[in-house]
Amino acid sequence: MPELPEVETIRRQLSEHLAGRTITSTRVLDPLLVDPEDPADFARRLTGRALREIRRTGKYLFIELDDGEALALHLRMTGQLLWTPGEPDEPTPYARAVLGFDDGSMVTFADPRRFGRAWFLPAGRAARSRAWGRRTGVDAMSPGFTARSLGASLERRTAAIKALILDQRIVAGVGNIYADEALFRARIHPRRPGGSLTQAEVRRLHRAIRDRLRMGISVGGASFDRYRDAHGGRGGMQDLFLVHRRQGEPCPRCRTIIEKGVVAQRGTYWCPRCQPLEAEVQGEADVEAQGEAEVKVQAAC
DNA sequence: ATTTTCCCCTGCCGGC
DNA sequence: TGCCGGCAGGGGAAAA
Repeated sequence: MPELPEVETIRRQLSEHLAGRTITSTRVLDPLLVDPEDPADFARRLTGRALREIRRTGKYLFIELDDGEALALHLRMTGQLLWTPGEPDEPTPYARAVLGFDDGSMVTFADPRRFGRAWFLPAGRAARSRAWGRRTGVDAMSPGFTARSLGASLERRTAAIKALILDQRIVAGVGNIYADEALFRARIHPRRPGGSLTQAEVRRLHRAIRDRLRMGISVGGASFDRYRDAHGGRGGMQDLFLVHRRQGEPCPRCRTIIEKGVVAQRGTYWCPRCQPLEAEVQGEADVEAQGEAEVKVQAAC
């Protein structure tokens, strides 16, 4: 469920509370959470350790420990990390693990679908990159993610552009929501072959990905369903969706009815007029007109 | 190497 | 009301 903006929101909140804290207790309630070790060993290695900082790459959180080791977390579809100043008033539904800290505060990993995972990472960059370098590419909000690097990754690829920007090795952090929203902003049909994008389209897409993710972060993520931040609060991005989950409604830019289909095995939403399947040769005048229309849409919101 | 399919889990919603 | 199929913001393994 949580994509880059949701994970970043949680990271910031947990950082506020946990910087410099020490883990005083570790309870693993669901052994499936811990991969690949046994829960008792996992708990033993964490308990008593001081936290340095909490980092994020793509949708992974890395809680750095005092000696260079780290706790890695991935929330997958329905995972939540809930911070409470003390013991929760009532048992947290679907709790899978609970960390206690030296100030009495706690963090509960709750997750009804149980897809989320936690890993204890050994110290050392080599070990770290062995485990993660293959799977996760450049973070979408880092300076290393550029239009040029994106274009290089798309060259000669035949898969749908949406499948490619969902590939965490190409760009880390984009999920189903922000993929739809970014492709709409860039006026690119989600089924276009990645290698068919023009340079201008790649630049638009890069800019659109950054733009939508930044907006998602600024409003605390999208909470149309289960996502909650570390305080149990909701984000506001669901009210700013342009096409995602809006099939049958008018496109905010041209009023054509938004369509829904399946691309890359995921529910996908797009405007059939603004996002044509054929690469579009459009003049500067059209681009300007589009910019103005978007300004109006923003103002309406 | 790349692309596609299947699978992991549980909850929820709409249709019959 | 109750059952059933389909779908859900994730990603990894295996197959094509």
